[in-house]
Amino acid sequence: MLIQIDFASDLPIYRQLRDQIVIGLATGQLEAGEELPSVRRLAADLGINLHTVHKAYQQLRDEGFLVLDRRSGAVMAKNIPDQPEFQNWLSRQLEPLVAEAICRKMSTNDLQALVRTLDQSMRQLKKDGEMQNE
Amino acid sequence: MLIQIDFASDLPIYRQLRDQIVIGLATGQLEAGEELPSVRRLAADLGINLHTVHKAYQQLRDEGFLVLDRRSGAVMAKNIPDQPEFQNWLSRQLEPLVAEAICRKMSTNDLQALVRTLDQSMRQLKKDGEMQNE
DNA sequence: TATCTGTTATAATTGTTGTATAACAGATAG
DNA sequence: CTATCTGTTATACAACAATTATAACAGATA
Repeated sequence: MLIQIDFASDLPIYRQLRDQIVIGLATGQLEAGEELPSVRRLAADLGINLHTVHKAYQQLRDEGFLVLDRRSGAVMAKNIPDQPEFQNWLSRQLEPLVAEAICRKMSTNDLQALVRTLDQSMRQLKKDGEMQNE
Repeated sequence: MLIQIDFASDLPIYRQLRDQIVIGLATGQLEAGEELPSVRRLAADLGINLHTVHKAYQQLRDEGFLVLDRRSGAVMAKNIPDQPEFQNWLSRQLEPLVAEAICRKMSTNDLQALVRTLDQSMRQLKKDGEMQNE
């Protein structure tokens, strides 16, 4: 899976890494149980420090997406644990974005369509990937 | 309008301020053309530094939400300028959130419902506020 | 004149981010 | 056994962002 770091972004590197891995999982570019490169390997490939990769891996582990094992390395979780607060957390994240959309006179339909398009395109990519594995 | 700062949040103070003002505008707690407290006044009320308020006001001005005038102070913009890149920007903001929702097995319907609820409740609040002014 | 407005400058502090170097414990391949 | 790989921890340092503090300025206003 291709990972691209934007060193001019306002988002920290470890956050870009974390986000892209989550997106990779949602789109089927990464599968449950799949091995990730070691912190040193990925750091070398991306030209960054191993601690930066480690920080991203730690966050993904704390979020339940990644299992870290001293022997086998980093493996995408097979069962992502339920986080009962997730919908509330997501709601808080979305609130300022939806508010800004309203302020900028975006219609309810356009907003819904935008979310639907994102959601559907990711789910379709995942589906396609699973098709290929059969 | 009530503003609450969480000093333990991972979000910077000026960002919380900015977000709450945008939410206030979307929900009708703030109206176009309404005056905001001066940087010193608001800073004193919230127990923070005037520069922190100034930074939030500056960002809101850069985003087109606020008009700053040396004499009249800070006034919510009457006409928020179009930002042609807004939908693309919003899409990039939403991408990792939608991805995480998919990873956490949230259904398309639940995600749509969550966004719709946020959108509708804000629009309803704004409508109610406008009703009262007639 | 005194007081209010946003704005600018400067400095100090604190926390975050990223890098560098080094080491450790455990697993594994030769 | 040795060499090499894994995540993990520790320490130090540099760069930057966020926040505070103090002070001053220009312009408007009561």
